[in-house]
Amino acid sequence: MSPPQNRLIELLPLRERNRLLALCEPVHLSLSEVLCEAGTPTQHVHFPTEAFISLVARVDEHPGLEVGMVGREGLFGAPMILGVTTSPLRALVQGSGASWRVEAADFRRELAASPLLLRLMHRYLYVLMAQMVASAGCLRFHLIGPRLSRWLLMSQDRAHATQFHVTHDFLAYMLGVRRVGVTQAAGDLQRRGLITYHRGDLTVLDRPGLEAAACSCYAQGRQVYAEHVEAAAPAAT
Amino acid sequence: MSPPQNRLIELLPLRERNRLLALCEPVHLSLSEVLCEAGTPTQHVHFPTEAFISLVARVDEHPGLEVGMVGREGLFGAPMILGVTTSPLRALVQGSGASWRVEAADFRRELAASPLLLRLMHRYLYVLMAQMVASAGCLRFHLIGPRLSRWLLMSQDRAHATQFHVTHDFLAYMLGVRRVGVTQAAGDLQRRGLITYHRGDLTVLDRPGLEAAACSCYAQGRQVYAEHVEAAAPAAT
DNA sequence: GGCCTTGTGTGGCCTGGCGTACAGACCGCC
DNA sequence: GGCGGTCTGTACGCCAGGCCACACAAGGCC
Repeated sequence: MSPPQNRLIELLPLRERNRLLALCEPVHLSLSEVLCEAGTPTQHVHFPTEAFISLVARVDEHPGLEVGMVGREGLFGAPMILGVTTSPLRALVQGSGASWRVEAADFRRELAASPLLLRLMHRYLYVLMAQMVASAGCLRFHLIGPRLSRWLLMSQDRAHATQFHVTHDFLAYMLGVRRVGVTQAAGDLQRRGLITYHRGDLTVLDRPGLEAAACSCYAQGRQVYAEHVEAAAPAAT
Repeated sequence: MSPPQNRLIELLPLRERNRLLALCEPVHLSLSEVLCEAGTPTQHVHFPTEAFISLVARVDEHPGLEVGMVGREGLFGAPMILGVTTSPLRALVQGSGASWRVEAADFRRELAASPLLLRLMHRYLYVLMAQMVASAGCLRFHLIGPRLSRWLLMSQDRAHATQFHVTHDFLAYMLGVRRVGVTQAAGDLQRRGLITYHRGDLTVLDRPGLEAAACSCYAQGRQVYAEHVEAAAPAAT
């Protein structure tokens, strides 16, 4: 049996996939590792298989604000697709685990050589842009509760587990709100029996319930991915 | 003397530029024209020369929220670069004037044939992504006043005039706030002698003052463009 | 001239979220 | 077993911006 895979890689036809995998190096990403600081160049692209990564924007002196999340459904280092080595975002490992890592130069070469890879990357980039746009709207119009629910669902999708480690403090950082606001919203979700948590260990109890509590952005995000990456993939194996 | 040009086209080397211009058709975009409704396919890419266009996200039942602006420094139809004909955004002509229009199929063909064009488009896409990310943060953390100032500056840059037509209602739509909020913020700017307006005709009186009143996102946006498009251009004529 | 539409200015009330501060609860470690 | 750090709950006042609703002025049109 093969190891857990990255969805984008799986979607490549066998030939391209093997060529790409030949460039990949397996690495382990650990919790809280910073893959990239905003504005500084990155040397690698990552195709997470177990790990997942938060993309965090920094504004003025504010601590942070998550605008995107990358797990085994995507890749980290989207600007590299566009030939840019720096990123305006901070990348923070939010779920530890395995990931494929590719050297920037190798990736760029392969991208130039394989139209199918470029096409897939373009598709994914579109999805990522849509995700960022959605984040902007979500930030502006949605309350903390629904936003928190959405975040938990997105994390759970990428963590492949009903339980993961996050403190209210960390959630506040991700959502760009006060810790107190998170405590209130999370307390509410807990009282409603949707989740339970204890000193940083959070467990999703009722996924459908959480989906109902989340804002529309969650479902929309999934749909965009399904439509533009899964459905439009260049016919996998 | 040549007609007003689009900056991206100008940045192409002569050979590629002429090939692209051969595909272009001059059109006039008029105020309030909707080039693209969110979710519906688009048949054209635009390189505005005088016109400029707002990219507006729609969230649930909320009227709208601008996440990007395209004038002669850019192109409308970014998803097309990624091979996607639909866009999650609504595109609204916010300043009327001339624009080059290219058929989607022609554009895609040219993109495949010209690595330099692709490279430039990639650069611009990066800038657009950065702009959207910045918008998200701006939305979250900045007050109406600075955001309004930023918007006016961005519009002025693209309108190439100190005067343009916008009502408070329209501004409220763009910024995703109430009309009343705009009236207050605009009244404040007027009292400070930075702008003046009357029944939809708004004039910028003191640009440096307005720049000082705007949030950091404005300067940052310009810098990202200069750094990643202007500076990195594949050597123009 | 009088009408109606459109754009601006003001008022009052409400609430979500912010800043801050503090207290309890739990865990690990010495 | 006690101490200190970490995580969570709760409470205070405050304010920007949300919801109205209304008043008024300036044009366009008949």
